[in-house]
Amino acid sequence: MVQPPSRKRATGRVTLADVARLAGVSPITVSRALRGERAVDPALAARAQDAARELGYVPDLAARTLASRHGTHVAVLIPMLSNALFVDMLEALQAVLRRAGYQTLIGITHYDAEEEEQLLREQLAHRPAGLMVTGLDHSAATLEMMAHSGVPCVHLMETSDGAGVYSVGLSQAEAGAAMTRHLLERGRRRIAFAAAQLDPRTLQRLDGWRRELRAAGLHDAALEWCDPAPSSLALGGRMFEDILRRDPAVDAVFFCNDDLAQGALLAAQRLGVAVPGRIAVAGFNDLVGSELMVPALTTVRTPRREIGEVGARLLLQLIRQEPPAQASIDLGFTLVVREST
Amino acid sequence: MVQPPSRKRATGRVTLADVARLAGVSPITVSRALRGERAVDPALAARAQDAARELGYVPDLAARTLASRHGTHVAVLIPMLSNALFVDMLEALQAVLRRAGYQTLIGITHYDAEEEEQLLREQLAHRPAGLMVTGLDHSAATLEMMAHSGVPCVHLMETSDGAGVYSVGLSQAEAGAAMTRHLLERGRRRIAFAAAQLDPRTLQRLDGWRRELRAAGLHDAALEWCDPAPSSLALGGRMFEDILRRDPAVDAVFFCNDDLAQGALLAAQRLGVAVPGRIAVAGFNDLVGSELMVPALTTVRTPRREIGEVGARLLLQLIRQEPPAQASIDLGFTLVVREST
DNA sequence: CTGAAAGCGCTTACAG
DNA sequence: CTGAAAGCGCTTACAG
Repeated sequence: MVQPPSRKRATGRVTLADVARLAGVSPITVSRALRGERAVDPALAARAQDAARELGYVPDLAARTLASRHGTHVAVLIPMLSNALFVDMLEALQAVLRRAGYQTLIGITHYDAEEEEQLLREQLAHRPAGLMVTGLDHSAATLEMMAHSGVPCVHLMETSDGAGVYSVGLSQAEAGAAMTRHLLERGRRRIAFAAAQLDPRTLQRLDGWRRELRAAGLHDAALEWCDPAPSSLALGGRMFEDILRRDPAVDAVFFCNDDLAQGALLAAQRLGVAVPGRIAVAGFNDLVGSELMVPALTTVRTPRREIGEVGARLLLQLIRQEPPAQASIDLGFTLVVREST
Repeated sequence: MVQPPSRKRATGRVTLADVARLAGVSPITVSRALRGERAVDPALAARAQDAARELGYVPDLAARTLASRHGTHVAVLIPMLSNALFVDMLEALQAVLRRAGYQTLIGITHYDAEEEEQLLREQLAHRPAGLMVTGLDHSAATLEMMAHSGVPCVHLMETSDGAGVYSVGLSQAEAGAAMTRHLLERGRRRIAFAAAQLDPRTLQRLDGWRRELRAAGLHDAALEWCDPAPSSLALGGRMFEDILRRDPAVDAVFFCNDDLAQGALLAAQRLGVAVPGRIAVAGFNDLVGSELMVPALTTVRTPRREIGEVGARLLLQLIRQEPPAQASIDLGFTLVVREST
């Protein structure tokens, strides 16, 4: 499969010039015909296309990028692939971009600002046509690179009010508040907030929870269970046990992500703790499996597929230099009440 | 954020020539110093590096790719991102490639041969330095493109015996057989095989199961529950219910993937079916959560992180034209017996 | 609607 | 160890 390094310069590839020769037109006409750019005489275009097909011509994207000064791909930066949330968003955005002829270059930041910075630098070196990043919170260097590059950028998952920043997402704080109100309405009085990872969006949910509990006069700092470790089923189970043991008066736990909440439900089952009888459990994001848990998990459904789609469409507009109707698009959320609260 | 289209040709980018001018050396010397290629006088190299840093120089990868005739990235083709198996493999392989200076271009085939073909075509147009694909089963056109491109390629997840095909994986049939033997040893007599997606690896597991049941004189075609729909928790629950209702004599179900088995466990709980008392449930892959289920799921652990790592290292060898010790690497599997069987 | 010229920013291959 | 020349394969900008 591995070829010996060729001694000569030529690559043996079929080039635009080869196609042009066979079609009997100039290379630039072939280029235009193949890209569907400008008006090309239909007869010539057909000849160019036939010749390209006959020779199995594949355009060299590196050459195209160099000549046109922008790639045919979009760089996307997300924190993790092991969170179904981002996978869903990614698949949706990729489908939209693909239909528009753009490929997707994925970078995983692992929630690390320095890694994000380095990834962005690498991705910018590829001259992407557009950029999609997760959230609004970035290091000064990252922000500077994004601005300096002149590459259009869409921020995903959150909503912004700053000028010149394009974003598609939802108000994480509002969503956190809505779940807290639901728990309050169910008569819960001592509602813990259990969080992992502690990324900006998690902290915004925490803010929403705080606001509602304070308004109800029920806030207590001891109710905040924040662990910077990555979110996981196992961690959720451990946090749940901890809370039960160290603060038995807690009658509800609002987990910042469904994987934690699912882990808690599994732990409850193993420990024989009645949910929601003894204690209510709520999650966030409505990840796969939450509706199948026993009891089925109450959660907040976040529209990540739509965020991906709408975000990709917004980016496409920016790439085409069409002014978008609005810079920040709030796609909202849905409270999904099931059996666990 | 969006820049107006510049009228002039120059991009305003800092180029190698700018760095060379500042450093007082030729561009080619800067190029060599920055890439660490060949011996460059340490003093000159330092000047070049300082100048590059001062100007914030970012090499144009499109130009580099065009000039050197191969990119600094590896194209990876996987079926799905919503299967944790592939995400784990991807993260592992990406970490290895990244350290070696290669970026990863991910393509999702959705288990569709035509989509795979088109993705490969697009990816090859980017001139990747290497290629990683899932499994050994590909359309004739895909195989032809891979061979014709001359790009080194590693096949993941399965083991091959064909010459010239590099692969890292495990024997899916052996693993399927091992789980079946375990169930037999536990005294189960009517062991169903429940599968979704029906991709090549699933069918190889099915073969292993068949072989063992036939050897035991216990095979029955009615025990094969194959559904081409995508694998999911919900589908696993439905299949489990179906099997219980339509073939009550079944005393064990071997699911081809853990998500199906987890769904079955959840359904069992909801239905009040005792596992493993009334019926045993086994899975495959040891996905996240399987050890936390109630009862904890018996499964086969597949070394997907190692597959990603070893696969990436093998590809790196091929890219550097070092002859690998062996073309096909079998990383094996582990039977993980827990509570559900 | 079509094309000749120039150039995108880098690296290869060669000579010294 | 260093560099001038040529070229990678395409598209832009201009002229017709």
